[in-house]
Amino acid sequence: MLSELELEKSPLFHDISYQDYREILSCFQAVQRSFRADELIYDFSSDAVGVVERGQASLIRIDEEGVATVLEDLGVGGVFGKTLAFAGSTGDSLEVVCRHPCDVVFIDYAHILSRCGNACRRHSILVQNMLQLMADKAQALSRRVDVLSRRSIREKLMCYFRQLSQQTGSRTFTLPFSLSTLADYIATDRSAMMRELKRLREEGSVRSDGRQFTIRQ
Amino acid sequence: MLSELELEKSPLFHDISYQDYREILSCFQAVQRSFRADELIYDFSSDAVGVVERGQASLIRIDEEGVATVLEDLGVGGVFGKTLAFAGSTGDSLEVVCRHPCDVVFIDYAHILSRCGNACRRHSILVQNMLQLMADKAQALSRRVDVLSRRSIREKLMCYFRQLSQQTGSRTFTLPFSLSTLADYIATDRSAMMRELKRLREEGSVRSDGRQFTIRQ
DNA sequence: TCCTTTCTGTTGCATATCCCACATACTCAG
DNA sequence: CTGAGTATGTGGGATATGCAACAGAAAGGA
Repeated sequence: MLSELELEKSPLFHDISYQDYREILSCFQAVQRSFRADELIYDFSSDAVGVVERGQASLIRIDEEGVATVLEDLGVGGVFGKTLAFAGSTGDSLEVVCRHPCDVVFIDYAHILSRCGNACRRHSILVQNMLQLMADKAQALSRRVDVLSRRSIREKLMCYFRQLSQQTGSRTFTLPFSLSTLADYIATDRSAMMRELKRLREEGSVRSDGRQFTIRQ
Repeated sequence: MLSELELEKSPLFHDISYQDYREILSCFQAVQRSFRADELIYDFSSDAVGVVERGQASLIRIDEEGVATVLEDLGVGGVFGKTLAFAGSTGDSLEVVCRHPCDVVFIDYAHILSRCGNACRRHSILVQNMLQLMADKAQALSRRVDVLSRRSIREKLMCYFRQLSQQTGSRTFTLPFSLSTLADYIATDRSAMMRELKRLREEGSVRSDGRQFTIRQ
């Protein structure tokens, strides 16, 4: 259960009073839980939708050989759930794991979609907040597709850098994760990416110091 | 304007009476238009959200050199809009073009999100339908990311095939587009993909006849 | 503090992938 | 039917990418 202060910052319960918030939790049979780093948050076995209210988590895929790949980075406002991601198209399994200590709200997907008999105002606002979160998610996924659909490592990197640059509104920005994870994110070999990064630096397309990058132009 | 019969099949106006539908169109200042093949549907200059009610369209990216890439395939129920896709992260432009004759509804995004003063029931249902469509979209994008995040052409192909197989519930299925477009979809060179396809056929992993494929196992 | 683990940076080598080029088959409009 | 345009199928040669392996730097826990 969130405190009144935390509620203010909640993306899912935005614009909802503390009293309504508590009633929603019971009406929707919503569950709120906290997690520590590396804990398993969700294994795609239930129909619940999860929303990250605080902290950071990652959606990862584990293939038959046990190799893990980061599919999504879930920050505050990140949503996940069986109905939102591919229903395990292959033999490999999906997991949401905690990176930094998390608060997560779980709501049964059917409850959100089914029209509430008492047509409560709360329901309507919650659905709208949910819609906003879904729109954000679709946007994030679209950006990812944009990057991944590039043909070379160089193009993928530059595409991603330009996205970050645009998001921060500055030619200088900081990666949200490590370089190793970046290689995962753009789905390439880490060493090959490092090589390409060096070339980009040498020819002056980017400057970098640790995780801080500056792109030219 | 849809006929009563067409309305039944509409994903956005699902469960909405014909009278409500007409009132919504005016209340939300929604616009409905029809398009012929190859016509430009949307150029991402307005804040409207579009929903494909009938026909088929494609979201394409055109880079600086004028090379077009299919980013998304929009069938019935497909949603698109500036607020849903990357806001032109790079210098290249985005377009939604008509493939097969289309009916499209445009609604201003702000109208959907802003809480209607009269708190009409219509509004609430529309938002819920929109939420469903957004969930579908996120799922489609997730599938695409799943494919694109594979490291080799072979893996991308098999991943995509397994998805189709699972969607149709059969080991035999038909590609929704041409092999050339498939190469685009999985973001690889067409000739390289053909070569890999040949190998997969030779070793018996897949059988194919035209656009119809059957995967083993 | 030390110790363990992860991240960063780099290289040689094998090869999967890209790019170009060509030939045939197919589709559709006139 | 005929031609234009597009899709399919194949191959050779160049190279970008993946893989394995290593070492130092940085981070985090005991």
